[in-house]
Amino acid sequence: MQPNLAISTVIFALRPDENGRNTLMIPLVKRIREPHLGKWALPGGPLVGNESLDEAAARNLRETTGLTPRYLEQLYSFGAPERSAGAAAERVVSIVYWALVGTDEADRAVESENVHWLAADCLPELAFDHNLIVEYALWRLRAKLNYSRVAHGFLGEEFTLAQLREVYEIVLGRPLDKGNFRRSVEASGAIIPTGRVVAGASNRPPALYTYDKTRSLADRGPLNKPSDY
Amino acid sequence: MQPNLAISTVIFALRPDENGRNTLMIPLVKRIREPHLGKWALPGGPLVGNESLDEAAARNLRETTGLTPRYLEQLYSFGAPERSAGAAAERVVSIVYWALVGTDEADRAVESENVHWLAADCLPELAFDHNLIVEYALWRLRAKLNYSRVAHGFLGEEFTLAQLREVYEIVLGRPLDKGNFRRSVEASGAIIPTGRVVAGASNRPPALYTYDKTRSLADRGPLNKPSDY
DNA sequence: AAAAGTTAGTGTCACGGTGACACTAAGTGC
DNA sequence: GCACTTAGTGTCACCGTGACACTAACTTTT
Repeated sequence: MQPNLAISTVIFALRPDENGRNTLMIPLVKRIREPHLGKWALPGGPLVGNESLDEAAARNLRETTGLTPRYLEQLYSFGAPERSAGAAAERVVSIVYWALVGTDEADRAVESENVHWLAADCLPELAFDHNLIVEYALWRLRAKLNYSRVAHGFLGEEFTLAQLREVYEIVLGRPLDKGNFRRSVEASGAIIPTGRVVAGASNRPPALYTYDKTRSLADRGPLNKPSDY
Repeated sequence: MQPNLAISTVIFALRPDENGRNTLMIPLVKRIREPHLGKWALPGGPLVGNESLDEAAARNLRETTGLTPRYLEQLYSFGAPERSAGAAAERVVSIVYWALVGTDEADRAVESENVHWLAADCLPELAFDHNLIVEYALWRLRAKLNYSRVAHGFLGEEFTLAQLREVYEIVLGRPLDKGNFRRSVEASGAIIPTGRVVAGASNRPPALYTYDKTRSLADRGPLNKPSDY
């Protein structure tokens, strides 16, 4: 008997928490049936139709949360038979993706009784093995932040270096030196000054940058596709 | 309609080629049915039963090639609908693993008309999208060599630094400085001198080492398991 | 209008990892 | 004892990076 195939996605965005501080958050859906009824779970659904895994993940993400990701990458496939934790339960293999959405986009997400953003670093007990999955996605995100440009997935078209640095500080959970951060980002060639500045604040106006769209957000070797920008 | 689920594995080993030079090789099986009849393909099979994905990969590897891997890790899941390249063909989603086996173990592998070792860097056209899969596995292997200890998966219990360096040189495809290699490997603490040496050659006898078995071959974050040693 | 405050952006120094390369050590074979 | 071969050590220059002090530009306050 073949196991069932599902696709789920760990979606990250930076959003203000109840104190107004930007926090790394994940949208979760409340389970409305057994098993694990009432617990929070990753958005997902069965794999059907004739689309690629990437397309299926993007579609499912749109349908369950209304979001369009700025970055989307396959994370891992989970298939331990005890996942469903019911003796008679049928086995499910989940192909899990992870995604980044900008703060602006995250605000457009459907939020209801059954869809809610929760802080990534203090989640309750989730359904199935979804705590482990989120932990792994977090690990991967933090690792990738250091050797790729995925941080831009959190930001809009134009951003200041302070905003980019804030992304790194929140995700990594530690402060970064202003000067050193600027140096390394500029050296990597990941950003392009737009020539414009943010005026109005009571300090020197910061310059605005864009990321280089001709380069992929992450080097995935042979799996790199033009859609990965 | 749910797609079919299969597990395949890219298996790497260092083996002497026709000229006696150690080469990075992959065991492939010849397809005995359509589609892609007659082409070489990665060893694999359907996912059945009640085992975890890791267990299924290990079992399948054993059944198709007779090999027991020293390292085994999930690579990626492939599910493009055009993979099977037949209009009426049913869709297959493959969860692909990659594995390392020692040269000694590789010699014990079943080799027949339909199972053959081929050099990883000059493969013919394989079945399905297996060329892409092998390319990606190679990319991952090379990347992991630089920030983990997976190289030990190619070697036996005891090895000299020259043997370890040879693994790196063959996989990366470029010569490495003897002294610098020793320095970095020793600094990483990955190896432990056994106190023994290889005598008999007409030169200074090289010291033998083992790798530290208390540490995992690769840091996989939350996915690290005791079985990863 | 000058001073204070705030954040943007620059400059400098020390240290650790690494590539290049020359050297010494310890065996065998002639 | 000398040549040869591979093992293993030592040294130097360079570069990326953390720590930290500085200057720049703007608003607000006095």
